[in-house]
Amino acid sequence: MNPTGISNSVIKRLPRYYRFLGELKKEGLTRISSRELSERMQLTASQIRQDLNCFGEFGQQGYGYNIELLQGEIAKILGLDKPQNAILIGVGNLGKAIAHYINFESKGFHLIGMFDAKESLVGQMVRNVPIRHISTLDEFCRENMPRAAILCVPKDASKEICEQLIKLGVKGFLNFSHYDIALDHPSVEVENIHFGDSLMRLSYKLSN
Amino acid sequence: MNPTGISNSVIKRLPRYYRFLGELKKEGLTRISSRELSERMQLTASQIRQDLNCFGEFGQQGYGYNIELLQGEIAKILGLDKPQNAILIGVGNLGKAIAHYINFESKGFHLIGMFDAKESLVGQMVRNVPIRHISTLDEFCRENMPRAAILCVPKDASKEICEQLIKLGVKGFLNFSHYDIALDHPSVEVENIHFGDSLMRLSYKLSN
DNA sequence: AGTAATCGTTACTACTTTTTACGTTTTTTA
DNA sequence: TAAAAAACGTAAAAAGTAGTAACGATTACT
Repeated sequence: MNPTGISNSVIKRLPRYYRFLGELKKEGLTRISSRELSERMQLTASQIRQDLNCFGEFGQQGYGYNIELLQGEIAKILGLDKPQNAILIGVGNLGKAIAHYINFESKGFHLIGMFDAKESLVGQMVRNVPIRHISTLDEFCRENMPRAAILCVPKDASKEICEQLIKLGVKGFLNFSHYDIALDHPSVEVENIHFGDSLMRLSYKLSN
Repeated sequence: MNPTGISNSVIKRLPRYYRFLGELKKEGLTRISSRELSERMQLTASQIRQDLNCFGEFGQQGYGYNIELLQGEIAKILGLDKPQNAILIGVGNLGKAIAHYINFESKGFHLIGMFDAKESLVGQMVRNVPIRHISTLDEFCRENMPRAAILCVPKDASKEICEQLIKLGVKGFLNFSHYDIALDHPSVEVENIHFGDSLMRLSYKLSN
């Protein structure tokens, strides 16, 4: 159980619920029972009911859940209805791909700036967001107060930049670097994505 | 506990041990005790000893662990010493960035081919690996027998391609799509990376 | 030779997650 | 309209997992 009183396993499942409900909506359905949803998602019906019950009463006895309404509630729970400003640090191959590939708007964030140390990148636009020089980070943050940062810089640079960002008020990181932000800064929210570790685990599973 | 008898929490920690040992080596150290390592990694010494003990006896009483040797053993456990052939499907922004960004060789894989449906990409080289047309996938796989696939295609396409690949002998996936491979194909090994879900969870944490 | 350090391993404790079960409400059907 | 079926919300039980502590055995150091 984490500070909010909701267990991490529940939180992990939330985006998946959100996605599945989106698909049901696309199929033109309007209502679904926990049992039907459980069959589609390969979970138990009671787990779904219990998960949702952490946040409120969104269903109706004898009827089930209204899909549109439930998805909206989950969107609210996830905070998708109130996008927060985010910046991306490190516009190399990965950073650029992330910026191109991910639709931040539909996932609770609004990308307002990208930063890199490489002069030649400065001024380029990615999805209408300009790349700025890392030396302008302080000024930019004081003016725009980004709440989250997507960290796509090499490990050596991450610790320093990370601390700078935290001082500037950044509260959350999507961390692609191998620097352990959460250990050094327990008050900050972090989601790690480590391709390398995932690959090694896959290698392990394929070797045993 | 999974089929191999080793708990997932242990497996999750292995790549991190591997990385930390690499750093210690870089620092010029040759030996370390579980207590010292535990301080660096912010775990308990007994957890480290217990984790390693799942795979063998790599330390020595009164001495500790030889860093080089231990890292080598973990590399073996992870299968990094025997790289497996892998292909990458979907060379859009993300796929291309992954190919550029990730050093597959040091993570247990050898990237032998990339595939896309877009004719204009065919023939391009990324890190000395050519992009081929998706229509040549069958032939290529029968000749080269890739063991793993990195799936960077949109959700709609993933189910079909995935089933094709499994028929062709692919045993493991690094899955960036939202298709639930593991549910439909329990015998296949999957590591999921869902940026969108990670972002939504970050949004949740920042909103509560 | 004695003391300190440190591993391997077992047993324990605590925690987390999931499932079951049931009362209540709503919908459907006869 | 009344009874039966469907389905939720929720509390309590069960199952499963993970982490910690403790200790004998071995090695290194003084």
